[in-house]
Amino acid sequence: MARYNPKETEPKWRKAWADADVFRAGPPAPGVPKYYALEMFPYPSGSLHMGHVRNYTLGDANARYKRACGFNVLHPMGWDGFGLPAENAAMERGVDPRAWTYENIAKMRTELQQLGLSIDWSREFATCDAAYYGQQQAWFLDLMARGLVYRREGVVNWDPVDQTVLANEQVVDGRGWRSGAVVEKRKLNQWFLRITDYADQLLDGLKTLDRWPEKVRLMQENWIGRSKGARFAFQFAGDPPAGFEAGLEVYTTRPDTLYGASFVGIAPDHPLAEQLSADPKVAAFLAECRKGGASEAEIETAEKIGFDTGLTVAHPFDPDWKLPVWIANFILMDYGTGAIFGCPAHDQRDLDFARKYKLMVKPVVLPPGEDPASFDVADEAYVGPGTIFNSHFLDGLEIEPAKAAAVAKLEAQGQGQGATVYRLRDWGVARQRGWGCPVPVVHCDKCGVVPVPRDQLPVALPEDLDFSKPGNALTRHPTWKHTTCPGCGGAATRETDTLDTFVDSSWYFARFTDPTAAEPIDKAAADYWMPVDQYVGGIEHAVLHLLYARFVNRALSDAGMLEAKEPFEGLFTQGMVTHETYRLQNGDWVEPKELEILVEGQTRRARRIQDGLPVIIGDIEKMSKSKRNTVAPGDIFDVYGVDAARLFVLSDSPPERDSIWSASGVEGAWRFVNRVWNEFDSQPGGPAPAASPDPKADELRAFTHRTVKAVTEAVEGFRFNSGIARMYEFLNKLKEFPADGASVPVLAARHEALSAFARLISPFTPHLAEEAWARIGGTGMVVVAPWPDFDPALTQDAVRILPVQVNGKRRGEISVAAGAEPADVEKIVLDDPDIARRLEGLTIRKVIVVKDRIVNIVAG
RNA sequence: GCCGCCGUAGCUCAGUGGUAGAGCGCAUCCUUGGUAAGGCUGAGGUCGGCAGUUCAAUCCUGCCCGGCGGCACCA
Repeated sequence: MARYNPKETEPKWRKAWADADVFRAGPPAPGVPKYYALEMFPYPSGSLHMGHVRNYTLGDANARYKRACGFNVLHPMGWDGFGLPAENAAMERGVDPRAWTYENIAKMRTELQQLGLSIDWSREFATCDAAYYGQQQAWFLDLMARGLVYRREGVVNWDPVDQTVLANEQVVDGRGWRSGAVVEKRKLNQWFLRITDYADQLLDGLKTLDRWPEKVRLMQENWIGRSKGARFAFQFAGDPPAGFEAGLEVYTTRPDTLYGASFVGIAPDHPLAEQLSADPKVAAFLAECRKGGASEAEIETAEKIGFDTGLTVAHPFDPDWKLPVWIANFILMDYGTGAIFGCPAHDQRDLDFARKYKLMVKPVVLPPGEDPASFDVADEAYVGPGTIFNSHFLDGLEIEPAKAAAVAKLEAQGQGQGATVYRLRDWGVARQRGWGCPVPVVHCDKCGVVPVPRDQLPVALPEDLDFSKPGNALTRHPTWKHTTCPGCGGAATRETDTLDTFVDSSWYFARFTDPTAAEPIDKAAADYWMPVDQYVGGIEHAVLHLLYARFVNRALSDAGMLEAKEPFEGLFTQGMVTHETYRLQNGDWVEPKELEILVEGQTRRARRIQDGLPVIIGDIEKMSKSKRNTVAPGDIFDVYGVDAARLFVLSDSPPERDSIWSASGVEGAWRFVNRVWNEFDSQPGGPAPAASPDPKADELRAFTHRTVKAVTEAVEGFRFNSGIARMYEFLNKLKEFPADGASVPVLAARHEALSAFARLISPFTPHLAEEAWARIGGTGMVVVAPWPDFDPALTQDAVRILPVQVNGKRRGEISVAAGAEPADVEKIVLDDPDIARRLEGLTIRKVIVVKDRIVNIVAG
């Protein structure tokens, strides 16, 4: 018996697949359903990590399964080629970002191909290919013509380390998502995509995404943050400040609490506050507000401070009632109107503020069961349900009707109207970087901002950019930006900002449907393949990439480029790959491959191989270079083969959860690979023996069909670990029916079992599956073999063993024919001597028989 | 604070209103021309806690405890 040798078989089968071109997506064919399987394409960092292995193996298992089920599968791969790491490498090592990126792509392509993925490589592209980003520029200009692109000065998030602007979605806890630097606020001329125009669609569209994780939908819902309320203006008592003749406009979600108002507040960067800053005291207060730090994290934790401007406004429902106008640091300029009315009794922030500055606190919502004469608010605002009181015409109404009544009155008075406000902001897409897709416009003194005509696209990056210094290499290139105006023919300057790389990844899935189309998207191809049936990637993109892509897809769809509104019909977010961490006593991190684990009974110790120093075994954390707890996929492939690695990443945990990489785990997978091979290897060659009835063979057949059913259901539900657990059980069962000395019927049943088994393991361990399939004389390659069927009748045993309970406790068992009628079963049970003994001295009250499952006798 | 997920063998996880399972680890034994291995057998579980529904709850319901994640001056 020869041991299974993946080093020989794996390259052999990969070559066979490539030679037969089996993964090329087919043209539309009548009666053949399409299936678009996609994993989030990688950034070409230079080497594959275990996260990639998990991501692409998950997607591949699904794609291979769907192909076996008869779908015309599109499963492409490409590269998210632009981005800062290339510039950083350029700065640190003096290499060219383009060369660095394409070399990385070449290296990673080899590694991905080694993984045995069922990819249609003929469709590969990188977003940094001019052919790709030129098409991106084309649709960008289309969206500009449709009013979805604009430029304005605005306060932006500035990453001082990466020297670029970040979108709101890219600021995490006040820090840049890549650099980790504390983000500053800066005023800059910025390009925006009008994602807020699509806020309602993006929100409502979530309801149709029933194959997305609930969690991601919830996160997007929270991020978009739609709130309904009212926008209205307070009239100034006395002379209004210049520019505020129409009053001071505020936004509220609680117009029902207007009679509880005790002040009006504006943000420190509100235009009115800026106007008042001529007063040194106001200026000093505004300076105080900014002092707390520019980072969002600091703003959020700052203490509430305020300044009474001395201005007063009239209450909209009572002109004689004057409210003071305060500047307060907790009010955000970029939400609503940057001004609010404060109702301390029913808003915690307003209450904190009112207590500090001794402002009135008047409850206007009475909780159920409370006495209006005695109800008061201490340090906790009341935000629950109740009845409005102390509120004149609103008295006695519940909250929702009161909101409607208050809005109606504001509208009748011409002071305001109901309004919907979003937390979502427009998407700032310009980056001050040289290694990105240029914004395809020129600036002309005479004509202003002029789009580059379509026939002059792509606006390509120059070959000779200087990346030796920080900042934007495009602005300091000697000649690139100088051009002529397409409008007047005069001298003009190119825009040197480039697009956020999230723009690049917001439509690549549509480009894959025809990567060489003369237009950004070939509509016929996109309408055949889109939407993506199953998208697989990390949860970290829940509100970044996945929201941008939904927006861009909708915008392109509205521009007539494709029909599908939502790009990803099914989404699966896989967990991270984690590993134990190891440190020396001096705190230095140690890599897993540098140490050996010593097992003594139930305890584990570790020591460094090179010098025997004791190593402390630490927590299990996400694999990262900084903690040195990574395992290089290539090292694993070399020792155990690709299939064992694929099997382990799929078997260990439910795919959506974090999985723990461990040496013993992959060894277990490797042993499974060998045990599988041994079963195939021990089966006699030649044609399948003729099947004939035999109890032993029937038992195996039943188990085979049950396993096919269970694995099919597991794969359908993306519960690969569960499916693999069933295959482990199946293999254990198969060993009860050794080929050596087996009867002909059992050999036939074994052949059926192995034939099904080769196809069941094919999505997970595709190389082993081919070798096994060939060993038992399967037709063609298993990669194109149909998924095995199961016979429902065979998945059930003819004889059932039913546990017999007495008062809910198991007291014995009986054998009956499957499907035996309850009345008959009851008779058999009561005639059973063992059971009868258990019932001695008891009166039978009731006998419950659940068909084919259990018998329970209630007695006392 | 709000929302969500999770808690089953030493570890990582399946599972089901009705007999508690797998891999790894552990123990015993066998094999020693599959050998930096293979195999047999076994131990190990108040299914996080309490209560409720039920003939029967690890599973359903409620409350509590513990862990993880997301959001959070968004008016």
